[in-house]
Amino acid sequence: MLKLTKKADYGLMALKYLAERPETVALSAKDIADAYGIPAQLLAKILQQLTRAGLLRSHAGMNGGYALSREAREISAYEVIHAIDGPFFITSCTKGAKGCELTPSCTIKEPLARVNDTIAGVLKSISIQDLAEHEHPHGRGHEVKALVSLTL
Amino acid sequence: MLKLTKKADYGLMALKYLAERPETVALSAKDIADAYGIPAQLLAKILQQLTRAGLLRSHAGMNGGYALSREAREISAYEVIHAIDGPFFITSCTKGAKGCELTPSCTIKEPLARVNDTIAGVLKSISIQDLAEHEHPHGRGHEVKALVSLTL
DNA sequence: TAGTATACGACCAATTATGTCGGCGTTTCA
DNA sequence: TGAAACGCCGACATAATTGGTCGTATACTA
Ligand code: FES
Ligand code: FES
Repeated sequence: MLKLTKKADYGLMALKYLAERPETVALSAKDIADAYGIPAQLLAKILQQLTRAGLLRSHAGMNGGYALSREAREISAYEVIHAIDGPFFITSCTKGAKGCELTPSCTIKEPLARVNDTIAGVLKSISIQDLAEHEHPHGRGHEVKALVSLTL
Repeated sequence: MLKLTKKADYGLMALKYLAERPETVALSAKDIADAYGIPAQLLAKILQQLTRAGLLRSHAGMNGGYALSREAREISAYEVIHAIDGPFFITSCTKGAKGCELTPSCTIKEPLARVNDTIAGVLKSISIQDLAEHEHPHGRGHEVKALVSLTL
């Protein structure tokens, strides 16, 4: 519940890995998978999704692989999660399109939609760069602040 | 992903329903389930969990049922979700206790733990009362503001 | 003591998440 | 020019989680 899927986790890990190595031209799915000990084929599929979403650039052939398509600073955690797991709604019903069967009775989704937006906002304010930077063990380095206001 | 379970949803709906009827002494699981068209037995189990967690008071026998054990204002959405789905961690690994197998390789969970706390904070700042109040269709009524700061 | 309710655990069913396989297209380089 | 290293894609198979049901025991009321 309210938990990132492993896929999203893997995706974030991979992007972070790439962000930490800006000098390299490209890294293969296998390289990254090995670095973290996660299933290579699964990661490959995830990276493909991220490529389709435009977050990565891919290159086939020998010495091919994946590279960030933009600055790490310009890629938000939200985009990654969205690309992998699709749009997320904290409520069970999507509320979009046709809504769920309970729509008339369930009066709770409206306020929760605000919560949903708030969380999305938090995720949007975090970039891959933020994740990568946090490497320096005792650094007080860039202290990124995200301020979110929730108005019910 | 990143979605409330139906159980949590049902739980919130039920508490909201109770909060909207402060005058009633108690409502049975069936009453509430019927009001929303959700499985009565399932809701019963949920209400039992909430009772164990101390959010509700229960009373068996005729005219028995459940009632809020505190002011709606004093019950947060976080407590409800926590009582039903257990502690939540946005990261796949719990990080507590023994952590997951990936611990040494996965360097992403630490920053995400902050995000986790932020979201928990948002949820904690929302009370059942807030959900119930939001009923008045065009009211600009109580505008509850929750300010959350995220520092990576 | 009949009737209405909660309490709780075992169990099954549905859904979703995770991971695998096989075949195909591309690029590099010897 | 062809083998190796790679990405691309869809169809599985499996595992884990959720959602929901049943049966029975217990508690309270009238
Ligand atoms: S869960 Fe669909 S309307 Fe509330
Ligand atoms: S998922 Fe467990 S350490 Fe990252």
